[in-house]
Amino acid sequence: MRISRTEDLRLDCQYCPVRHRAICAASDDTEFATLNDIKFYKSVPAGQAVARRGERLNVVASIVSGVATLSKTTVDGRMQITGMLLPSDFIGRPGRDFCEHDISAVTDLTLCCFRRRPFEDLIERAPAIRRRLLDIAFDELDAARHWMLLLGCLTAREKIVSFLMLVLRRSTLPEDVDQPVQIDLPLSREATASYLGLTIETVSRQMSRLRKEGLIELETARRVIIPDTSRLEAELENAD
Amino acid sequence: MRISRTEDLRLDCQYCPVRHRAICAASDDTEFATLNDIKFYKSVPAGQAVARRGERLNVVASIVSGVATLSKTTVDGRMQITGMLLPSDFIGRPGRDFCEHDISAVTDLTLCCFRRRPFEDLIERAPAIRRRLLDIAFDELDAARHWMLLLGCLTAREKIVSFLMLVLRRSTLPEDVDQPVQIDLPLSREATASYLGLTIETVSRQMSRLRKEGLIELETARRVIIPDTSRLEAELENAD
DNA sequence: GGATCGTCTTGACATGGATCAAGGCAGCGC
DNA sequence: GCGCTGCCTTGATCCATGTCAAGACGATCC
Repeated sequence: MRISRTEDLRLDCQYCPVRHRAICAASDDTEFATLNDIKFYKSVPAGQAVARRGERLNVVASIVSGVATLSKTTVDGRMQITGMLLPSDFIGRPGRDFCEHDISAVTDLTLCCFRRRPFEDLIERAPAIRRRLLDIAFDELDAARHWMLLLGCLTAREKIVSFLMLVLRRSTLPEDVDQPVQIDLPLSREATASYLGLTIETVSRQMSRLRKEGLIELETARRVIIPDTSRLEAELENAD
Repeated sequence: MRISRTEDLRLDCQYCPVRHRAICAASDDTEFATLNDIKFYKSVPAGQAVARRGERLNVVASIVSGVATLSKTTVDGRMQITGMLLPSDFIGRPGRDFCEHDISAVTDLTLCCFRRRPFEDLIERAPAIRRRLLDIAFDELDAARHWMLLLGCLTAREKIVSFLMLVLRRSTLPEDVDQPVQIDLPLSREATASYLGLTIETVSRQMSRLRKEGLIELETARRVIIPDTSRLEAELENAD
């Protein structure tokens, strides 16, 4: 990741949209002030790599806005997306100076970055940040293992429904639970396929099938309306 | 996990076989003495559950000897093993009082346990243990994501070879690299299948096929001889 | 409007791995 | 030894999903 401080919009953390969910969430005033002080923003345009596997990575960051993916690729080109990163998610690993994954910006991305060394020093002194980091790591671990269940055991249909429910959960939910909900899929069919361990054609077919069965409506390929959330969720009664 | 201190074999940590790899690995003398002081051992016989998903879990532990699995099961009985735990591996999650997985003893197990609360207090005061814990969490996360690549992209054959190589890496290796190596598979065919997202029959067939091709020999179903490690590894040239 | 390009959908067909079924083998108790 | 039990292997068949191919749709540019 080539971090330049060119765009030095030093937005105050106080107004940050991920203030209460990101690595800084549990910080007290002092820690928070320090973070505010050493952070810098970085924009990455859609489609561009944030970092590549094996590359040096001397920052850690929170996603402020946009969507990114973590992925691994075999030498003959098969790709697995191992994580979908949404606002408030954390990127990078303290204590490790190279990158284990390809990290790609799916949409335009705003990152809240910290140079790794100062951040590593900080977590020694800042118990709330440190605890939050440990919690994030274990949460990610649980999520990754849960995804292993999906990849290893679920049918294509169940995978698609799980994905829709995941996007639903992480969307800003409207007031009324029993109203039709509209969600925008953050990933293309290709990325979705890779995330779910399927092919693009299977994703497309299963989406069409859910549409024909009235479980979803497709306003466009990427915009899904779920007329009845509970009915869709019921599709997972055997899985999960 | 029902922890009783009945068997109070307070083996000194100094002689512990996982002393230099487990959570205690990087501790200085003071931290180490504290760990030694609050630890207690627990045996779990093969086949028994260490903890069940959703259950309260008020200890964390290191595996001293034996093999355990982490797994998740769908309501209709499909199971995915999400982790194979070998000596020095860590069990439990500080800051979380219930268990996210089924944890099962595959063989007789010796655990080095710490009650969770005192351990949580300790990591606030003991920087080396805390750093080691964070490192363990991130290592597990990398491993889990790597396994996602296996589950999502690899063929049955590649999965089996990956598994064999994994066991090989974690075995106590003999001196000479180019000699035939003998490994004992820690998991039954059934558990292996679940770990790899396959069926027991497919595992069996692929093992037989590797045998027929001379890549492995099967002394028994669970004891594998690898005549030429590099030739087996070459099977993964496209994967991984 | 028409051409172009990327993304998505759909259809026809192929196949890897699942499923179903039978039997082998090793350990153990009697 | 003999029968039982659990685990593993092998064969026959099936099917969910992959592969290959064609075309639809929508955005963008002229």
